[in-house]
Parts: sequence; C-alpha cells; structure tokens
Amino acid sequence: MEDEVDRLVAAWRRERPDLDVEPLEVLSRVSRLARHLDRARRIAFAEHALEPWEFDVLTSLRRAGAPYQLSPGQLLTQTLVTSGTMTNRIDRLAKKGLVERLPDPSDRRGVLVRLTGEGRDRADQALAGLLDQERAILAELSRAQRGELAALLRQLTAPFDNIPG
Amino acid sequence: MEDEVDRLVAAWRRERPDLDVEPLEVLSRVSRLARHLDRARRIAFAEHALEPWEFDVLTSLRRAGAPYQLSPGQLLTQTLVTSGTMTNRIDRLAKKGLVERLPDPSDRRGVLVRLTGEGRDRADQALAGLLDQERAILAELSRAQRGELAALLRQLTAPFDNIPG
DNA sequence: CGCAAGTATCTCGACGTCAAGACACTTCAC
DNA sequence: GTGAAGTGTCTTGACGTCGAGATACTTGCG
Repeated sequence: MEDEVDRLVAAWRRERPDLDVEPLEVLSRVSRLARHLDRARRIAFAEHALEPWEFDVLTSLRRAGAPYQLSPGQLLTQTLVTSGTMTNRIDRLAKKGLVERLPDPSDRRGVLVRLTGEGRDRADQALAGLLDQERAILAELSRAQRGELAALLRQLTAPFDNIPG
Repeated sequence: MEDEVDRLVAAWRRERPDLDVEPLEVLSRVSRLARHLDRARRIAFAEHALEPWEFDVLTSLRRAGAPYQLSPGQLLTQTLVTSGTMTNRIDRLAKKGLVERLPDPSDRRGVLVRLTGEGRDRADQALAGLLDQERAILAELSRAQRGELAALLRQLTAPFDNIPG
C-alpha cells in the first residue's frame, strides 16, 4: 500500500531529479508517524482525563519504582523537554494532586518530585489504555516484523541516547 | 547497542510484570527518534535562517511543481497542522516575502498560496542541507536495512494516510 | 578556609499551536 | 431558482513550550 511519503518522494524525484532523496523514505516516515501517534495518544488519554505531557511525567516517576520519586533533572532527560517546561509541568501536576515536591535531603539546591497514590493509579490506568491502542496500530505487522523494526530503530536512536545530544 | 527505550522497557517489566509492553519497543522509539530529528533539523535549518515550520510549507509548495501554488487546504493535509495554524504560517511567510496569497479564480471562497522566487531558492537550499544531515544519521544502516526499515514503516503509516485520520 | 566555577532549579517574556466557531461562498436536491 | 447543507478559510483566546537569565547551593582548587 502506498503512503503519503511515497507521494512526497515521487514529487521530489520529478521536481529535483538531481538530488538523492532516499533518506526521506525513512526519516519522513518516522516524523509523520510520530505526528499521527501524538494525535492518537491524545485521544486515548482523554478517556483517563490525562494530557500526553501529564502521562509522560507520571509514567517516568512510576517506572522509577517505589518510592516513585525523581529529581526534575532526571525527568528532563527522560522526557526531552527543557527545564522551564518541566517546572511548569510539575507545578500543574502538583496542583492537581498527582505529584508532590519534596526537598532533596542530600542536596539543598535540589528537589524531589514524588508520585501521589492517585498519580500512581492514573498512570497505571492510562498505560494499560495506551498499550491496547498501540497493539491495534501494530497489528499491521507480524511479531517477527515488529522485532525487526524495533532493532532497526534502535540503531538509529542509540547514538542520540548515548552520545549526549 | 542499548538505547533509552531498552531501559524504559526493562523498567516497565520490573514494575509491571503483568503487562505486555512489547508495543513500546517500536512506537516509543518512533516518538523519541522523531523528537531527536526535530532538534537536529532545527539546527540544520538555522544555517539557512529557516524554521522547521517554514521549511514544511515552502517545500510543500516547491514539490507541487510550477507554478508552485496550492490552496491552504492542500497545505493542511501535507503538513498535518490545523487551519488556524496554517493561516498564521502563511501570514508570516507572506510578510517575509517567501510566499504570496492570490485569489482562487475558480472558487471565490478559496485562496492560492504561491511561492516567490526567493521562497523557491530558500526551499531548495534548505532541502539539500537537510538531506546531507539525514544521510549522516542513516549511515548507521546499510542500504538494504534502510530499504527494509522504510518498508516496515510504510505499513504503519499507510492506514493513517489512506483512511482519513 | 575562601573563592571561582559548576550545578540544579525556577522565572519570565515571546512564540507557535490548537480547538471552536464565524463567515463567505458553493453545491445539490427539490 | 431557492433553501439547506457542505466546504474553505480566517479569527480568537487559551495553552504549553522554549531560551535566556536569575538564584541558591555545592564542589574543588589553592
């Protein structure tokens, strides 16, 4: 089946036959698919009255394991946002009672963000919903294909994740 | 090589051994890679004094071929933004002299957006720069692997692109 | 010990996006 | 032709993000 990137690449080959546009076959698909996923997630989370950004923060804390707390700096690296954004997110989540700020006992510059009981429940529920939705999207592929795809993507993400950038 | 998603998945398996988190192996990588690509593109385009959103609009028009004009509605479907956003983008690009608005001769509700000569040159230059950067990112993979990856991604994007979403 | 450099977080203003609705024009059925 | 539904674009207000700088504390060197 043809997709929008096939059309996009064909158009470039017509308009700019002098250029090698093969990279777009992969990376434009990644960007566009991410865009579609963002939209789908927004809808899935709405059932749990959560925004995607709230999910990102809550699940980062949830994954940390008991006592479900991380510093704002650790949250930054997990969510790929800037520090100003994270401050704002923590403020809003705290106001909703899903997280709380505690002073870091070992560094008085620092703060720890801890998930509340309600925050934990909401994260768990939303995660289950998200996984259901993602399984439906991935039903296009066989188990083996999903494994291949994951491995190929890992090769591209690893440099970004390991060399700081 | 391990990436951030490997760590993320391992954390979920520890915290929620009851859930099947396999979908994250693919889709979390797509989202995170897209995020990294956004950042890299922003830097690449800065050399040409263009923002990513400007590039998106200008190249959509460029790909359309002479006379390089599309309606705002056609631009919406190509760029995956809302109509209010597109109006705003066209306003700003017009103010910079990179596009111009013309009345649509065949539908008086409509408008056509046309690339100016300078807009076309800027789009062409930025595209070449982007492709160089993307080639560097994709050097992690063999030509055959890139082909495989593109084909697998196409299977996931096609439903979004063909069934209206 | 004392000071400079480094680090963690927060503050602030500018900006881009979105969603919903308004408006103008077109199309289609009767 | 006329009215209703449909379509294409723009307007508006709220919101989230970013980047740069400020602040408070810590670390390491002399």
